[in-house]
Amino acid sequence: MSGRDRETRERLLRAAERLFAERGFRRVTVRDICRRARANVAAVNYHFGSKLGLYREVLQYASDALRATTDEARRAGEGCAADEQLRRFVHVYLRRLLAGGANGWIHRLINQEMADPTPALDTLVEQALRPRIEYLSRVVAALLDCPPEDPRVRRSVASLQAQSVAYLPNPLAARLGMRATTSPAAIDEVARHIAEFSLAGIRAIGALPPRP
Amino acid sequence: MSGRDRETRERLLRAAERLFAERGFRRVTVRDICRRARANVAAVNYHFGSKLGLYREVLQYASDALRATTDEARRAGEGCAADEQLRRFVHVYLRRLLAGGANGWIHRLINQEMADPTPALDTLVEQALRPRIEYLSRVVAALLDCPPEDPRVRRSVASLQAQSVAYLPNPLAARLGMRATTSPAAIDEVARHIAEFSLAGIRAIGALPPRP
DNA sequence: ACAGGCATCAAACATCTGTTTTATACAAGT
DNA sequence: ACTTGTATAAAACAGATGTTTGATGCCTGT
Repeated sequence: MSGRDRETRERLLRAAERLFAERGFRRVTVRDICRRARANVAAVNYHFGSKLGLYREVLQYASDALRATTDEARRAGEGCAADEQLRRFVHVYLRRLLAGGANGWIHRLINQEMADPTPALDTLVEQALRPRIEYLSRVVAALLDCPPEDPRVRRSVASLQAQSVAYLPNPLAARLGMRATTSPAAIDEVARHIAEFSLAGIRAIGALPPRP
Repeated sequence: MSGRDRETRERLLRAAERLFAERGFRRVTVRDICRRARANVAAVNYHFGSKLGLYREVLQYASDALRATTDEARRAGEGCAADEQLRRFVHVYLRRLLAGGANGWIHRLINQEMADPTPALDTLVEQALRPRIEYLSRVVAALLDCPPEDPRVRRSVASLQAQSVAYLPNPLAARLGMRATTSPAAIDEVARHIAEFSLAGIRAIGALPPRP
């Protein structure tokens, strides 16, 4: 295997990461990727078998990164009380979610896959999403002092997750005149909002009478 | 104009509503619509000029319905305190959002348009989404006792909106083993969760020191 | 030096999709 | 009865898109 082949293979991966993260699997064409990677149209099929093969490889990388994010967030909260664990989880997650740097594409890609799934969703769910949700459920269950299977836990985790992804730049927010959250200071503020908002929410849910 | 033409026009609209709401504009083909409506492939272009023309007509109807939902929610809270206004807003919205009846497609369609916009997004934003957000902002601003332009208001409204749409049936939730929220009792419970969770969150945000 | 394997490329292919065309059938008005 | 306008139908068209093909050139091992 020569050096040149690896090169265009890498170029294809770099181009695919950005494009898939921006527009999702369906709205990116093989020709888009090859144009950006300065490669021939046949290159994708040669190196990855198919467009989906290339996508799977890119998504696998992102899935591993999401797992790493979860693990980092978990470590950041080790030994803390549950409310502090939640704060740090949100903080770590949002910093990675909204970061514009070299790894900024990773969580955008995962969000695209969740919004408009491909056959590759299942492995993503099992490898990265489910562990993440299970950890979050344990933290919330500790706050509510109830088993993780309690419907109030499920709903609170849903509230948490939904709030986080709402801050990804999207056309609707742009149309409503909101500017993207990218600076570290703004990200910290949003993380604080979500954490404190949700902590208070969870406590209120825990104090609620079971059924009015 | 004979009676028969109006008939297939209506059939096309009925078919388009369901399909667009299920899969969004891009993932529905003209042939899908015509097959379901038992009409010829050329029927869409004949009656509506183009696929986008048909979509615009369907979306306009949905946009009007969303406005009506906002107005109903507003009326439901008239004369109440701000926290009760928020509770009723969430309740009315979720009942319409998750209702499986003949109008169940409406809010699903709007969600599709927000997730994957078409050229028709702008009118939807101006006619239905902006009034809705402005009302919600006023309610939240009253709770926080601050002007509606305060960033804490914007973020709280985002939290509220994000939580609500999270309960639409989606492939990810299905993959995670959550069953859809469709029964009136379950909808009421979710609405209560979102309202109480968010009210506590908003109060906590209001009590927070401006910058730590 | 040469033969084999491999990456690259231009072109073509097959399919899908929105749209247009052309012809036909039917209803209404004169 | 004849003309006219309109809805429907089958077919074709044009462009996009994922994939395949066959040729070409380059590197490597012998």
